Amino acid sequence: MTPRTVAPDTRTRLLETALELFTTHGVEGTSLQMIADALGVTKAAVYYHFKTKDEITEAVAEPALRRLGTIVQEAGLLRRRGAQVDHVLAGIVDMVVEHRALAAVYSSDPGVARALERSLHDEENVKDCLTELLVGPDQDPAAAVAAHVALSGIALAGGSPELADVPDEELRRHLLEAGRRLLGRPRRPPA
Amino acid sequence: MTPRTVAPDTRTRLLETALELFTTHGVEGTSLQMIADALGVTKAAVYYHFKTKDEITEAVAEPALRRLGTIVQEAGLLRRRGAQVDHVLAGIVDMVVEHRALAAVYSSDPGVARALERSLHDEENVKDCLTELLVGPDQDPAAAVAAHVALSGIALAGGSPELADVPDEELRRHLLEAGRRLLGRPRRPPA
DNA sequence: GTCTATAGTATGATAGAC
DNA sequence: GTCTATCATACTATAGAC
Repeated sequence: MTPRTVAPDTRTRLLETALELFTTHGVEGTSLQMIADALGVTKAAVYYHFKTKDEITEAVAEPALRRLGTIVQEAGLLRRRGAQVDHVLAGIVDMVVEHRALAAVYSSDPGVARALERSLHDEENVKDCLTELLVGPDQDPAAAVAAHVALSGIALAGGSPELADVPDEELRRHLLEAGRRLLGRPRRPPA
Repeated sequence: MTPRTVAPDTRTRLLETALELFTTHGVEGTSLQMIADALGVTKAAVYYHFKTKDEITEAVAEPALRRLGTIVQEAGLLRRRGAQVDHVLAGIVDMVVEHRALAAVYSSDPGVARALERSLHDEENVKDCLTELLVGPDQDPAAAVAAHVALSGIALAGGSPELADVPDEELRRHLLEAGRRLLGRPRRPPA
Protein backbone atom coordinates (compact mmCIF):
# COMPACT_ATOMS: atom_id res chain seq x y z
CA MET A 1 0.00 0.00 0.00
CA THR A 2 1.44 3.31 -1.05
CA PRO A 3 1.54 5.79 1.82
CA ARG A 4 -0.73 8.23 0.03
CA THR A 5 -2.10 10.25 2.90
CA VAL A 6 -5.14 12.36 2.09
CA ALA A 7 -3.87 15.18 4.24
CA PRO A 8 -1.31 17.06 2.15
CA ASP A 9 2.20 16.22 3.34
CA THR A 10 4.69 18.90 4.20
CA ARG A 11 6.49 18.61 0.89
CA THR A 12 3.32 19.27 -1.06
CA ARG A 13 2.30 22.14 1.18
CA LEU A 14 5.79 23.54 0.82
CA LEU A 15 5.60 23.59 -2.96
CA GLU A 16 2.17 25.19 -2.90
CA THR A 17 3.36 27.84 -0.46
CA ALA A 18 6.51 28.48 -2.47
CA LEU A 19 4.43 28.85 -5.63
CA GLU A 20 2.29 31.53 -4.01
CA LEU A 21 5.27 33.41 -2.60
CA PHE A 22 7.23 33.17 -5.85
CA THR A 23 4.28 34.57 -7.75
CA THR A 24 3.93 37.47 -5.35
CA HIS A 25 7.52 38.39 -4.48
CA GLY A 26 9.50 36.73 -7.25
CA VAL A 27 11.93 33.91 -6.66
CA GLU A 28 14.88 35.99 -5.52
CA GLY A 29 12.58 38.07 -3.39
CA THR A 30 11.37 35.02 -1.52
CA SER A 31 13.60 33.87 1.32
CA LEU A 32 13.60 30.42 2.84
CA GLN A 33 12.60 32.12 6.07
CA MET A 34 9.43 33.41 4.43
CA ILE A 35 8.55 29.94 3.19
CA ALA A 36 9.27 28.42 6.59
CA ASP A 37 7.20 31.04 8.42
CA ALA A 38 4.26 30.62 6.06
CA LEU A 39 4.42 26.88 6.70
CA GLY A 40 4.80 27.24 10.45
CA VAL A 41 8.11 25.39 10.54
CA THR A 42 11.75 26.36 10.72
CA LYS A 43 14.22 26.92 7.94
CA ALA A 44 15.96 23.64 8.73
CA ALA A 45 12.71 21.77 8.27
CA VAL A 46 12.51 23.19 4.77
CA TYR A 47 16.05 22.02 4.17
CA TYR A 48 15.07 18.48 5.06
CA HIS A 49 12.78 18.32 2.04
CA PHE A 50 14.98 20.24 -0.38
CA LYS A 51 18.75 20.39 -0.25
CA THR A 52 18.83 23.86 -1.79
CA LYS A 53 16.67 26.77 -2.84
CA ASP A 54 17.34 25.95 -6.47
CA GLU A 55 15.76 22.55 -5.86
CA ILE A 56 12.58 24.24 -4.67
CA THR A 57 12.66 26.57 -7.65
CA GLU A 58 13.03 23.61 -9.96
CA ALA A 59 10.37 21.51 -8.22
CA VAL A 60 7.85 24.35 -8.44
CA ALA A 61 8.54 24.77 -12.15
CA GLU A 62 8.67 21.05 -12.93
CA PRO A 63 4.99 20.46 -13.76
CA ALA A 64 4.98 23.38 -16.17
CA LEU A 65 8.21 22.22 -17.79
CA ARG A 66 6.88 18.67 -18.20
CA ARG A 67 3.79 20.09 -19.83
CA LEU A 68 5.90 22.15 -22.20
CA GLY A 69 7.89 19.02 -23.00
CA THR A 70 4.69 17.20 -23.85
CA ILE A 71 3.64 20.04 -26.12
CA VAL A 72 6.94 19.90 -27.96
CA GLN A 73 6.66 16.14 -28.28
CA GLU A 74 3.12 16.35 -29.63
CA ALA A 75 4.13 19.06 -32.08
CA GLY A 76 6.92 16.84 -33.36
CA LEU A 77 4.34 14.26 -34.41
CA LEU A 78 2.52 16.73 -36.65
CA ARG A 79 3.49 16.72 -40.30
CA ARG A 80 2.83 20.23 -41.48
CA ARG A 81 5.00 22.91 -39.97
CA GLY A 82 2.09 25.31 -39.76
CA ALA A 83 0.24 22.85 -37.57
CA GLN A 84 3.32 22.45 -35.37
CA VAL A 85 3.56 26.19 -34.82
CA ASP A 86 -0.15 26.43 -34.07
CA HIS A 87 0.06 23.60 -31.53
CA VAL A 88 3.07 25.06 -29.72
CA LEU A 89 1.54 28.52 -29.71
CA ALA A 90 -1.77 27.29 -28.31
CA GLY A 91 -0.03 25.22 -25.65
CA ILE A 92 2.12 28.08 -24.44
CA VAL A 93 -0.77 30.50 -24.34
CA ASP A 94 -2.86 28.00 -22.36
CA MET A 95 -0.08 27.61 -19.82
CA VAL A 96 0.49 31.33 -19.49
CA VAL A 97 -3.20 32.09 -19.04
CA GLU A 98 -3.52 29.36 -16.42
CA HIS A 99 -0.52 30.43 -14.37
CA ARG A 100 -0.27 34.15 -15.24
CA ALA A 101 2.25 35.73 -12.88
CA LEU A 102 4.22 32.53 -12.46
CA ALA A 103 4.99 32.34 -16.14
CA ALA A 104 6.36 35.86 -16.03
CA VAL A 105 8.51 35.17 -12.99
CA TYR A 106 9.97 32.02 -14.45
CA SER A 107 10.68 33.35 -17.90
CA SER A 108 12.19 36.59 -16.75
CA ASP A 109 14.07 36.25 -13.47
CA PRO A 110 17.74 35.73 -14.40
CA GLY A 111 18.43 33.77 -11.24
CA VAL A 112 15.59 31.42 -12.02
CA ALA A 113 16.75 30.97 -15.58
CA ARG A 114 20.20 30.00 -14.39
CA ALA A 115 18.81 27.58 -11.82
CA LEU A 116 16.63 25.88 -14.41
CA GLU A 117 19.42 25.69 -16.96
CA ARG A 118 21.62 24.01 -14.38
CA SER A 119 19.02 21.35 -13.69
CA LEU A 120 18.24 20.81 -17.37
CA HIS A 121 21.70 20.83 -18.87
CA ASP A 122 21.72 17.07 -19.35
CA GLU A 123 18.20 16.87 -20.72
CA GLU A 124 17.41 18.61 -23.93
CA ASN A 125 16.53 22.22 -23.18
CA VAL A 126 12.78 22.69 -23.47
CA LYS A 127 12.96 26.36 -24.32
CA ASP A 128 15.41 25.69 -27.12
CA CYS A 129 13.09 23.04 -28.52
CA LEU A 130 10.21 25.49 -28.40
CA THR A 131 12.22 28.15 -30.16
CA GLU A 132 13.44 25.66 -32.76
CA LEU A 133 9.89 24.63 -33.54
CA LEU A 134 8.73 28.21 -33.86
CA VAL A 135 11.70 29.37 -35.91
CA GLY A 136 11.66 26.48 -38.32
CA PRO A 137 14.40 24.45 -40.00
CA ASP A 138 16.06 27.34 -41.83
CA GLN A 139 17.98 29.68 -39.56
CA ASP A 140 16.21 32.81 -40.75
CA PRO A 141 17.18 35.62 -38.34
CA ALA A 142 13.86 37.37 -38.93
CA ALA A 143 11.99 34.25 -37.83
CA ALA A 144 14.32 33.77 -34.88
CA VAL A 145 13.72 37.31 -33.65
CA ALA A 146 9.97 36.96 -34.11
CA ALA A 147 9.97 33.68 -32.17
CA HIS A 148 11.90 35.21 -29.28
CA VAL A 149 9.62 38.23 -29.15
CA ALA A 150 6.61 35.93 -29.17
CA LEU A 151 7.84 33.58 -26.44
CA SER A 152 9.08 36.30 -24.08
CA GLY A 153 6.27 38.69 -24.85
CA ILE A 154 3.48 36.21 -24.31
CA ALA A 155 4.94 34.95 -21.05
CA LEU A 156 5.53 38.41 -19.62
CA ALA A 157 2.34 39.97 -20.88
CA GLY A 158 0.33 37.18 -19.26
CA GLY A 159 1.79 38.06 -15.89
CA SER A 160 1.46 41.79 -16.31
CA PRO A 161 -0.51 43.37 -13.43
CA GLU A 162 -2.18 45.79 -15.83
CA LEU A 163 -3.83 42.85 -17.59
CA ALA A 164 -4.83 41.06 -14.41
CA ASP A 165 -8.48 42.00 -14.82
CA VAL A 166 -8.74 40.66 -18.36
CA PRO A 167 -10.79 37.43 -18.22
CA ASP A 168 -9.00 34.19 -19.05
CA GLU A 169 -10.83 33.49 -22.29
CA GLU A 170 -10.27 36.98 -23.60
CA LEU A 171 -6.60 37.01 -22.61
CA ARG A 172 -6.12 33.66 -24.33
CA ARG A 173 -7.71 34.98 -27.51
CA HIS A 174 -5.60 38.13 -27.65
CA LEU A 175 -2.35 36.34 -26.81
CA LEU A 176 -3.03 33.81 -29.55
CA GLU A 177 -3.73 36.61 -31.99
CA ALA A 178 -0.48 38.35 -31.03
CA GLY A 179 1.49 35.14 -31.49
CA ARG A 180 -0.11 34.47 -34.87
CA ARG A 181 0.74 37.92 -36.13
CA LEU A 182 4.34 37.58 -35.01
CA LEU A 183 4.79 34.13 -36.47
CA GLY A 184 2.93 34.86 -39.67
CA ARG A 185 0.15 32.37 -38.99
CA PRO A 186 -3.26 33.11 -40.51
CA ARG A 187 -6.18 33.60 -38.16
CA ARG A 188 -7.93 30.31 -37.53
CA PRO A 189 -11.27 30.24 -39.38
CA PRO A 190 -14.16 30.62 -36.88
CA ALA A 191 -15.22 27.01 -36.43
CA MET B 1 34.96 76.85 -12.08
CA THR B 2 33.07 73.63 -11.86
CA PRO B 3 35.23 70.80 -10.58
CA ARG B 4 34.76 68.74 -13.74
CA THR B 5 37.85 66.56 -13.70
CA VAL B 6 38.67 64.97 -17.04
CA ALA B 7 39.65 61.72 -15.38
CA PRO B 8 36.42 59.85 -14.64
CA ASP B 9 35.54 60.17 -10.99
CA THR B 10 34.79 57.21 -8.81
CA ARG B 11 31.07 57.70 -9.04
CA THR B 12 31.13 57.54 -12.82
CA ARG B 13 33.46 54.55 -12.86
CA LEU B 14 31.20 52.91 -10.32
CA LEU B 15 28.14 53.28 -12.52
CA GLU B 16 30.02 52.00 -15.57
CA THR B 17 31.29 49.00 -13.62
CA ALA B 18 27.86 48.30 -12.17
CA LEU B 19 26.35 48.46 -15.64
CA GLU B 20 28.79 45.83 -16.89
CA LEU B 21 28.24 43.54 -13.92
CA PHE B 22 24.46 43.95 -14.04
CA THR B 23 24.47 43.04 -17.71
CA THR B 24 26.54 39.94 -17.06
CA HIS B 25 25.21 38.62 -13.76
CA GLY B 26 21.89 40.38 -13.42
CA VAL B 27 21.15 42.93 -10.71
CA GLU B 28 20.35 40.50 -7.91
CA GLY B 29 23.32 38.40 -8.93
CA THR B 30 25.70 41.33 -8.50
CA SER B 31 26.89 41.99 -4.96
CA LEU B 32 28.31 45.25 -3.67
CA GLN B 33 31.48 43.29 -3.00
CA MET B 34 31.79 42.44 -6.69
CA ILE B 35 31.39 46.09 -7.64
CA ALA B 36 33.93 47.17 -5.02
CA ASP B 37 36.46 44.54 -6.09
CA ALA B 38 36.11 45.46 -9.75
CA LEU B 39 36.74 49.09 -8.80
CA GLY B 40 39.65 48.29 -6.50
CA VAL B 41 38.01 49.87 -3.49
CA THR B 42 36.15 48.60 -0.45
CA LYS B 43 32.46 48.06 -0.01
CA ALA B 44 32.26 51.05 2.29
CA ALA B 45 33.65 53.27 -0.45
CA VAL B 46 30.77 52.17 -2.64
CA TYR B 47 28.43 52.83 0.23
CA TYR B 48 29.73 56.35 0.43
CA HIS B 49 28.56 57.22 -3.05
CA PHE B 50 25.24 55.40 -2.85
CA LYS B 51 23.30 54.83 0.35
CA THR B 52 21.82 51.57 -0.92
CA LYS B 53 22.01 49.05 -3.71
CA ASP B 54 18.64 50.24 -5.01
CA GLU B 55 20.16 53.68 -5.50
CA ILE B 56 22.84 52.18 -7.71
CA THR B 57 20.23 50.23 -9.61
CA GLU B 58 18.26 53.39 -10.16
CA ALA B 59 21.27 55.50 -11.11
CA VAL B 60 22.37 52.95 -13.69
CA ALA B 61 18.92 52.88 -15.24
CA GLU B 62 18.39 56.62 -15.09
CA PRO B 63 19.87 57.61 -18.48
CA ALA B 64 17.76 54.99 -20.22
CA LEU B 65 14.65 56.09 -18.36
CA ARG B 66 15.27 59.73 -19.20
CA ARG B 67 15.67 58.77 -22.84
CA LEU B 68 12.39 56.88 -22.73
CA GLY B 69 10.79 59.92 -21.15
CA THR B 70 12.07 62.07 -24.00
CA ILE B 71 10.65 59.62 -26.52
CA VAL B 72 7.26 59.76 -24.85
CA GLN B 73 7.39 63.54 -24.77
CA GLU B 74 8.33 63.76 -28.45
CA ALA B 75 5.58 61.32 -29.36
CA GLY B 76 3.06 63.47 -27.52
CA LEU B 77 3.85 66.35 -29.87
CA LEU B 78 2.93 64.33 -32.95
CA ARG B 79 -0.60 64.77 -34.23
CA ARG B 80 -1.44 61.47 -35.87
CA ARG B 81 -1.62 58.48 -33.60
CA GLY B 82 0.09 56.27 -36.15
CA ALA B 83 3.09 58.55 -36.12
CA GLN B 84 3.13 58.45 -32.31
CA VAL B 85 3.20 54.66 -32.29
CA ASP B 86 5.94 54.58 -34.92
CA HIS B 87 8.06 57.05 -32.96
CA VAL B 88 7.73 55.16 -29.68
CA LEU B 89 8.41 51.85 -31.37
CA ALA B 90 11.51 53.12 -33.14
CA GLY B 91 12.81 54.71 -29.96
CA ILE B 92 12.40 51.57 -27.89
CA VAL B 93 13.98 49.36 -30.52
CA ASP B 94 16.94 51.73 -30.78
CA MET B 95 17.45 51.60 -27.03
CA VAL B 96 17.17 47.83 -26.86
CA VAL B 97 19.59 47.29 -29.73
CA GLU B 98 22.07 49.68 -28.20
CA HIS B 99 21.98 48.16 -24.73
CA ARG B 100 20.90 44.58 -25.47
CA ALA B 101 21.32 42.56 -22.29
CA LEU B 102 20.70 45.55 -20.04
CA ALA B 103 17.24 46.10 -21.43
CA ALA B 104 16.39 42.49 -20.71
CA VAL B 105 17.71 42.67 -17.17
CA TYR B 106 15.87 45.85 -16.37
CA SER B 107 12.55 44.90 -17.89
CA SER B 108 12.46 41.42 -16.40
CA ASP B 109 14.12 41.24 -13.00
CA PRO B 110 11.32 41.63 -10.41
CA GLY B 111 13.67 43.08 -7.82
CA VAL B 112 14.74 45.73 -10.29
CA ALA B 113 11.19 46.54 -11.23
CA ARG B 114 10.29 47.06 -7.60
CA ALA B 115 13.33 49.25 -7.00
CA LEU B 116 12.49 51.43 -9.97
CA GLU B 117 8.84 51.69 -9.07
CA ARG B 118 9.82 52.83 -5.60
CA SER B 119 11.96 55.62 -7.01
CA LEU B 120 9.44 56.66 -9.62
CA HIS B 121 6.22 56.52 -7.65
CA ASP B 122 5.94 60.29 -7.43
CA GLU B 123 6.87 60.94 -11.03
CA GLU B 124 4.63 59.68 -13.77
CA ASN B 125 5.54 56.11 -14.58
CA VAL B 126 7.40 56.01 -17.87
CA LYS B 127 6.40 52.47 -18.70
CA ASP B 128 2.74 53.32 -18.18
CA CYS B 129 3.10 56.29 -20.52
CA LEU B 130 4.70 54.07 -23.13
CA THR B 131 1.94 51.51 -22.83
CA GLU B 132 -0.71 54.22 -22.97
CA LEU B 133 0.73 55.60 -26.16
CA LEU B 134 0.92 52.18 -27.77
CA VAL B 135 -2.53 51.10 -26.65
CA GLY B 136 -4.30 54.25 -27.68
CA PRO B 137 -7.09 56.32 -26.13
CA ASP B 138 -9.74 53.59 -26.17
CA GLN B 139 -9.12 50.86 -23.61
CA ASP B 140 -9.31 48.03 -26.13
CA PRO B 141 -8.08 44.86 -24.36
CA ALA B 142 -6.77 43.45 -27.62
CA ALA B 143 -4.61 46.53 -28.14
CA ALA B 144 -3.49 46.45 -24.50
CA VAL B 145 -2.37 42.83 -24.75
CA ALA B 146 -0.59 43.49 -28.04
CA ALA B 147 1.20 46.49 -26.53
CA HIS B 148 2.38 44.48 -23.54
CA VAL B 149 3.58 41.62 -25.71
CA ALA B 150 5.44 44.10 -27.88
CA LEU B 151 7.12 45.99 -25.05
CA SER B 152 8.16 42.91 -23.06
CA GLY B 153 8.99 40.83 -26.10
CA ILE B 154 11.19 43.42 -27.76
CA ALA B 155 13.10 44.14 -24.57
CA LEU B 156 13.72 40.49 -23.72
CA ALA B 157 14.39 39.33 -27.25
CA GLY B 158 17.04 42.02 -27.63
CA GLY B 159 18.92 40.62 -24.66
CA SER B 160 18.51 37.00 -25.64
CA PRO B 161 21.88 35.20 -25.83
CA GLU B 162 20.71 33.22 -28.86
CA LEU B 163 20.40 36.46 -30.82
CA ALA B 164 23.70 37.91 -29.61
CA ASP B 165 25.39 37.28 -32.97
CA VAL B 166 22.72 39.07 -34.98
CA PRO B 167 24.23 42.39 -36.16
CA ASP B 168 22.76 45.58 -34.74
CA GLU B 169 21.19 46.83 -37.96
CA GLU B 170 19.57 43.49 -38.69
CA LEU B 171 18.28 43.09 -35.14
CA ARG B 172 16.82 46.59 -35.28
CA ARG B 173 15.05 45.82 -38.54
CA HIS B 174 13.51 42.58 -37.28
CA LEU B 175 12.46 44.00 -33.93
CA LEU B 176 10.80 46.91 -35.70
CA GLU B 177 9.00 44.51 -38.00
CA ALA B 178 7.81 42.43 -35.03
CA GLY B 179 6.53 45.51 -33.27
CA ARG B 180 4.73 46.74 -36.38
CA ARG B 181 2.97 43.45 -36.84
CA LEU B 182 1.87 43.38 -33.23
CA LEU B 183 0.65 46.94 -33.22
CA GLY B 184 -0.97 46.77 -36.63
CA ARG B 185 1.35 49.31 -38.20
CA PRO B 186 1.99 48.99 -41.93
CA ARG B 187 5.53 48.39 -43.09
CA ARG B 188 7.25 51.65 -43.77
CA PRO B 189 7.67 52.17 -47.52
CA PRO B 190 11.32 51.72 -48.52
CA ALA B 191 12.49 55.33 -48.73
C1' DG C 1 35.06 65.31 0.53
C1' DT C 2 36.79 60.60 0.07
C1' DC C 3 37.86 56.53 1.80
C1' DT C 4 39.12 52.37 5.49
C1' DA C 5 37.93 49.66 9.39
C1' DT C 6 34.55 47.55 11.66
C1' DA C 7 30.09 45.94 13.13
C1' DG C 8 25.06 44.57 12.77
C1' DT C 9 21.40 41.98 10.59
C1' DA C 10 19.66 38.81 7.22
C1' DT C 11 20.33 35.15 4.06
C1' DG C 12 21.37 30.36 2.20
C1' DA C 13 23.31 26.36 4.07
C1' DT C 14 25.22 22.40 7.31
C1' DA C 15 25.68 19.37 11.44
C1' DG C 16 23.73 17.01 14.85
C1' DA C 17 20.18 16.42 18.77
C1' DC C 18 15.44 14.79 19.60
C1' DG D 1 10.53 14.60 10.29
C1' DT D 2 11.51 18.49 12.86
C1' DC D 3 14.30 21.23 15.66
C1' DT D 4 18.64 24.04 17.81
C1' DA D 5 22.97 25.74 16.91
C1' DT D 6 26.21 27.42 13.91
C1' DC D 7 28.66 29.03 9.60
C1' DA D 8 29.96 31.97 5.62
C1' DT D 9 28.47 35.45 2.96
C1' DA D 10 25.40 39.50 1.55
C1' DC D 11 23.47 44.07 2.30
C1' DT D 12 23.38 47.83 5.39
C1' DA D 13 25.33 51.04 8.56
C1' DT D 14 28.51 53.90 11.64
C1' DA D 15 32.95 55.82 13.29
C1' DG D 16 36.86 57.81 12.19
C1' DA D 17 41.41 58.37 9.31
C1' DC D 18 43.31 61.30 5.59
